[in-house]
Amino acid sequence: MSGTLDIAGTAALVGDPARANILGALLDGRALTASELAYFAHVSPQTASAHLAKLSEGNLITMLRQGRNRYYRLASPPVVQMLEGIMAVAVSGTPHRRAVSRVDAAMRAARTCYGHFAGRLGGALADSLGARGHIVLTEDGGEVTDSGTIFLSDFGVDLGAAQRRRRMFCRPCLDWTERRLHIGGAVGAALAARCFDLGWCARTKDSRALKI
Amino acid sequence: MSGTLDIAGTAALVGDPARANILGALLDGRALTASELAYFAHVSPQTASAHLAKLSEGNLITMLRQGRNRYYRLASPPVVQMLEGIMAVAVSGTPHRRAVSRVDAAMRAARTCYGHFAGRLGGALADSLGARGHIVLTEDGGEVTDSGTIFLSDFGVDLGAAQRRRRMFCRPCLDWTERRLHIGGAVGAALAARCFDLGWCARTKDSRALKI
DNA sequence: AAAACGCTTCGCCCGCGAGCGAAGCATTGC
DNA sequence: GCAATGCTTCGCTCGCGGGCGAAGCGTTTT
Repeated sequence: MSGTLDIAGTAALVGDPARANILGALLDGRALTASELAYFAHVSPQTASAHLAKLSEGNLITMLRQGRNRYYRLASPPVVQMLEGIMAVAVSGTPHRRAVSRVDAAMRAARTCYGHFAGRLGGALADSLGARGHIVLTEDGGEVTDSGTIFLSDFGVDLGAAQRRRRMFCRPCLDWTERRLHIGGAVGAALAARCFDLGWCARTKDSRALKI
Repeated sequence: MSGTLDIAGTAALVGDPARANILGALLDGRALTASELAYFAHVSPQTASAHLAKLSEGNLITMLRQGRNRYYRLASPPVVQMLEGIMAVAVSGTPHRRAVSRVDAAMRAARTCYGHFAGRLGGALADSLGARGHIVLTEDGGEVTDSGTIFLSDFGVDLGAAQRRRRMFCRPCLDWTERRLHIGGAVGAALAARCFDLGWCARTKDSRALKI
């Protein structure tokens, strides 16, 4: 009201368990559907819908329609910062000194995408595969081309399980720190898993090695 | 519970209007009494007491008894960061682009003490006056010595209005960015007002000029 | 066209928690 | 000693808001 900043209102949006779960699920930058978020929040779809409406109203998240689904994602970097700030305080509650920094660091690391590569590596990887025509990545969705399917299969990535539905198993993911898209969804996760199997882990320059 | 960080719980602590007012009042780093905070929050003392208990329980604020008063202050820098993060989001709600950064900057400036000098200037000022024996500033409270009263009066600071009660009108203030005490309370405010009247405003080195 | 699906809106119930009056402890002052 | 002050605890009321069932709307599929 009266242009005055509503601290309590904004905080209250995060102050509900269901909404906190939703925001936590979105914290890695991915866009998730209303149903997925309902699952994360452990509430019914209609309840989740109400929460999502409030979060949208409060400009914490944005929505984009795509087919009969509606994808939600965090609205802006400041929102991520805010959530991190809250988490930093929430985690430093009871534990004694030492544990604080450790967990805090772990949480910050977790902010980058959980199952798939992010940051510089993720960006370079996406650019590399995109340049070779193996994947097509846009703001609204991603797709694996036929050549990409072959390439990934040869590389040892198991695409079978998640490939039942052609769309949506490859999703673009905008990393807030890098401000660029990288590969998310099932493909990204499978790709990352394969890389871990090969023992490549999170080296800085491993994107180069992928070109083999 | 179970060591899991309780994002919703922490956010909910800030999500109540009364508690948000309390935290906002403490945001400049000062320590305020329960009654003062009740006034800020526009609630009765017993209601404020309940809120303060919850905020303490959540490790957002700390309390120190002093006489029959109890002073509350924000518990740690992360709490300040969190509140700033929330404010940054709360302020960027409706306004269009341009207004955001302006208001945001203003709020960050306001984080330092409202009525009196803070930051480098405040620290230097406090050190200077303390070295001359004009004030005595400790963690628990401040006091203006007789020589300080004379000095400030000569300087043109009006101490009459706020001097009815000897104690508490001079209060130390720990600035989070500087991590050092500076002059707060009525004396600090009056001093700052006098400096503004003289047109000295917020120059970096004005503490030197005060030695005249 | 009809059915399936995803999501939202409507209506209602119900429990949590903020709020205050009154009373209970501390500490300070005369 | 008694009174005053500052804050907390207790007991209670009550309104807000989260929760889900049922129904409605738009899109996709066959």
